[in-house]
Amino acid sequence: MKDSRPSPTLHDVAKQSGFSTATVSRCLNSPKQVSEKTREKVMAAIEELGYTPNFGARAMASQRTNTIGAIIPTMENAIFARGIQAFQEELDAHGYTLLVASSSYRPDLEEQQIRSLVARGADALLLIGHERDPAVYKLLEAQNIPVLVTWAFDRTQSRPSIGFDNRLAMREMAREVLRLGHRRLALISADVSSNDRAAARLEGICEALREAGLNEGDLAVIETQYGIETGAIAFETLMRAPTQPTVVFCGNDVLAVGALGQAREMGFDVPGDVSIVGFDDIELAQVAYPKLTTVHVPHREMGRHAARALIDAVQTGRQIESRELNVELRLRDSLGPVPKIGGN
Amino acid sequence: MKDSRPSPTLHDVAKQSGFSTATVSRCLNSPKQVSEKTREKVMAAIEELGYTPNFGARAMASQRTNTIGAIIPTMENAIFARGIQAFQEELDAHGYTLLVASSSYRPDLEEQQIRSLVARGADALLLIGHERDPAVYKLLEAQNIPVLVTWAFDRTQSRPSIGFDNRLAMREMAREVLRLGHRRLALISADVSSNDRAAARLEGICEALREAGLNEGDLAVIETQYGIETGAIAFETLMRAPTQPTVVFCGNDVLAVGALGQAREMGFDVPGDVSIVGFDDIELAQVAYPKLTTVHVPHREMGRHAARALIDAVQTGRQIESRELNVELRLRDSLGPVPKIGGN
DNA sequence: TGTGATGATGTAAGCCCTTACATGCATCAA
DNA sequence: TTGATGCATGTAAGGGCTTACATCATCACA
Repeated sequence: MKDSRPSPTLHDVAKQSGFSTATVSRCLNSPKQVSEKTREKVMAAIEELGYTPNFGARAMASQRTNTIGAIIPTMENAIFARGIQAFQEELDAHGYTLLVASSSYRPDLEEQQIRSLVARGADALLLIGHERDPAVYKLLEAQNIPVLVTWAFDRTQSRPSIGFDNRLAMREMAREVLRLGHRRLALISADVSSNDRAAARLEGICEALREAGLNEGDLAVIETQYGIETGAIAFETLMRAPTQPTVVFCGNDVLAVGALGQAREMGFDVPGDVSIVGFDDIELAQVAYPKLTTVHVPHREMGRHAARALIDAVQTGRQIESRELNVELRLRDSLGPVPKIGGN
Repeated sequence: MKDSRPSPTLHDVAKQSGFSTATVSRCLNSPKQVSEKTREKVMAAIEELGYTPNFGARAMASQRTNTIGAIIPTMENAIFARGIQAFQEELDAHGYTLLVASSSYRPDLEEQQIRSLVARGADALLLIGHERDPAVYKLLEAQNIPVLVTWAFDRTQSRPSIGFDNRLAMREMAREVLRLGHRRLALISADVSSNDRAAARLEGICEALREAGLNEGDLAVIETQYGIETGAIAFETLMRAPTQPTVVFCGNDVLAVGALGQAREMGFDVPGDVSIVGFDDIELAQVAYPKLTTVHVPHREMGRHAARALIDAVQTGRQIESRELNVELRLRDSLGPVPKIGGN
């Protein structure tokens, strides 16, 4: 019901200061066009009334918002935090504002968020991963909104993306693991059907397996949500299975840290009894005990590039150029050679 | 430059479907008022054109946004993540949308974000901690926007808040620490002058110290930013000082995990050589090694209550009632009795 | 057949801004 | 003195939507 002494408008400021709304508007948007005296008076009036311009009206009148939207799967863990932070900083530096929404890894929610951001006038959008309903892309195209996919790079996709090749990255890790003699592998992954990055990582492992002449069936896979707790549970399941793996790949570092904790809980030595590897190299990976072997992703760099690309697209109207970022294995302590005496 | 085939408007949908804009609008906002046949045609037109209502225009015309804003200090660590997530879920359930911004712990940025959210039409605002320029509160009041402070509860403040008493919580922890015989204490904290929660926690320790007849000077304090890495650095500084502490309080769990990692790095046994305690009890605390003794904060509960309170305020126009939440010590493994043989 | 109620739809005002264009005024060169 | 110039300011249109009010067709009932 909100009784609303309504908030002051441009009009109020104009009356209060004795100028026209145009002049007041100019004070805010192009101060150089206004004489200093006038500006002072207007500013005083603004201050006094506690005036804040109405974003919607402004957007409507000027046809731009200087706002860029991003939809990330979750804010609950650190996976996206650093990249988004860098993204935001870069946007800020160029006078743009970031609007974030999180989709909880649910495509339907994501679509809703996309619509919402578009409705709010986002000049451009940052999305995670390629996979989504084509209708969404069509909508965005119809609205002429530049879109950039990140956290993934896939040369088979035509859409612009800035990121890394999840498949190749994980394949490299898998090769290293196989080189160390591991043959009983397991993976704790996000739901592969709704997460193209997870699917690509799985595929990377399978490829390495095939290269080594091994059977894909040798890879035990558990799909679960991302979380420390869920990582722990999945790890326990894996280790209680009749055939224990000697190495557990984790879809990301958060899962890996959960697995690590559970290993300790169950009395397994890592990497003595079982190796655990992660993906992302978030801060956590280095303070985990033992330090986590993982795939380093240049989050901040990705965020920065993404911001620049999107701003450029908004300002010039040109197509965004895709860009692949390099990823590196960080061999730390949680991965070791295959244990001499198999469990089970 | 954005060449812009402009996005379809209500008007376009009206033309396409052969009805008036009013009818189309009604289809969207109160479908019951429209005959089924009409609705179907209109919906088809909407689908075909890929129409999405313009949020700004809608907000302007209807004078409400069903949007609630929140400004948190950072998204980079998990401290606020869980509470905000719960906040968001509860808002969603009531048909409200959350707009989040992060201030990087900088008051000037926070003020800017507040203005931005207000301009975007936020019906209400969630803020962290009481302390900020009175002018900000005045502005919000002038705009008639309900504000709720969280992550803090301070009965000396008149403003509504839902949270816990940071001072009492930390005092309790400090009492426990003192009970265990520790006398050389240290604290790794956020900047006390710009963070009222941090200040309150420090004050809590000091109070316990005084109760025990000890000197406040016995507490070594390092102020730093929140981060795993910064926690590690601060811990190292502390342990390299001429007088080593036997226990290190950390302003939050993130700092504590950093300290824990650094302790391991430096070869200290925790809690054999030195104890470390945190604050917040984020997921991380339980997988850290050793498990972190910390103060448990009911993040999700706080988020939920905050959402309900704010929605209620928006809908009824009534004042929000403050509410204090309980906090508990979680005694785990990282805190032990004072070591027999003091260092140095 | 006329009357009134009911329900579906249309008309148009107004929400708050920006900006193209118009106006007014001081200044300055000729 | 006059006309041209340039700066400061004002006027008013229009951007996309909601909604109070007006209109109109239909139908039940007397």
